This record gives sequence, C-alpha cells and structure tokens, in this order.
Amino acid sequence: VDLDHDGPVPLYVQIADILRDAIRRGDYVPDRPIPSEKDLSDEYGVNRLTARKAVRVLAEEGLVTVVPGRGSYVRRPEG
Amino acid sequence: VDLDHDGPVPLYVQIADILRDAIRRGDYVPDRPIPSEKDLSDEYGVNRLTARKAVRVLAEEGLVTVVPGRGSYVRRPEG
DNA sequence: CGAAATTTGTTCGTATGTATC
DNA sequence: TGATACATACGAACAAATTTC
Repeated sequence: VDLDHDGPVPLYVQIADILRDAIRRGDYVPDRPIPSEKDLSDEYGVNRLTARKAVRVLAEEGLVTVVPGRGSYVRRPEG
Repeated sequence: VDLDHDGPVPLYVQIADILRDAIRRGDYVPDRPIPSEKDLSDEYGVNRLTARKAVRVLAEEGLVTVVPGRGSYVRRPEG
C-alpha cells in the first residue's frame, strides 16, 4: 500500500480515495468500523493526523460516522 | 469578523490587534485561555500559522503565555 | 468495581514547498 | 530580496470516551 509522496495529490486525499473505493466495493460494510486512525497511519506510513484528515473527508461526504472512543463507522445508505 | 486582506496591515497584526483589545476589554480574563490557533484560524479564515503569528505577538508583549499542548493563557498582571 | 488498553479529540511545535506582494 | 500567507505533513503530549480484562 504505497502512496505517492511526491505527486500533487495530498496524502490524506490519496488515503481518502482508497477508503472511499473500498467502501464502494464493499470491503467495509455499513454499521461496521473502518480501520482506526492508528491502523491507517501504520498501514500507510503517515502521521495519525494525516490519516485522521482522510477519515474526516469521508465523514464530510457522509460515508462514515465518527464516534469518539469507538471508531468511524460506515454509514448505512438512507432509504 | 472580517479582516482587510488588501490593505497594508498584515493579517496577523490585525488579529493581534483584535485579541489585544478583547483582552483589555476583559473579554478574555487572566488564567483563562484565548481561542486556540485553530479556532482563530477558523474564525478569521486564515491559515493556522497566521493565527499563530498573531498569538506570538501578544506573547511577546507579555499579554499571554503560550503553553504547548494546552493553549495560550491571558497573563495575570503583576502586582 | 477498577485498571488498562483502545480510539478519537485537541493543542502547540516544527518543517517544507509554493505563491504573492 | 524579504515579508506575508497558505497548504501540507509530521511530532509530542495530553484529554475524553469507550471497551476490555
């Protein structure tokens, strides 16, 4: 799982893209948590705050819900 | 809370001026923190480092004390 | 019930690169 | 040239919420 550290796309955007695709593919399913910020930072070799920023992107898109002390859960599509 | 982005006065100076006035007015009181760098950057729509620079001005004037990881606290006047 | 571990939340400190004035 | 300003990214420390043992 390698990111492009030199290109124009920010690391947190790259991670957000990866996570978004994974959710769309069904690798992460509704009502279940995606990897923790720490797991993401370990997996992609980035700072926790960078991984956190990626998760926030998904949260702002409504794809996940962040729960303090629990994790970030894939949202069940409404309707 | 709007700043003059075009005039000759740097944004960080404008923010420092606003904060200084607020402290003098008593909006922020001794031993209590002023807004965090992030809150200031959000409120004034500037980069965090610009807000940080404003806080540093006040710190250099002795009006606040910056505590890493905690915040910037209004100084209690000596005497 | 309580201590430890996990996870997210917050804050300041710092560095790099880019752009603008 | 230098000061200003922004975006990104990492580091360190601690707090708060939650779960696990």
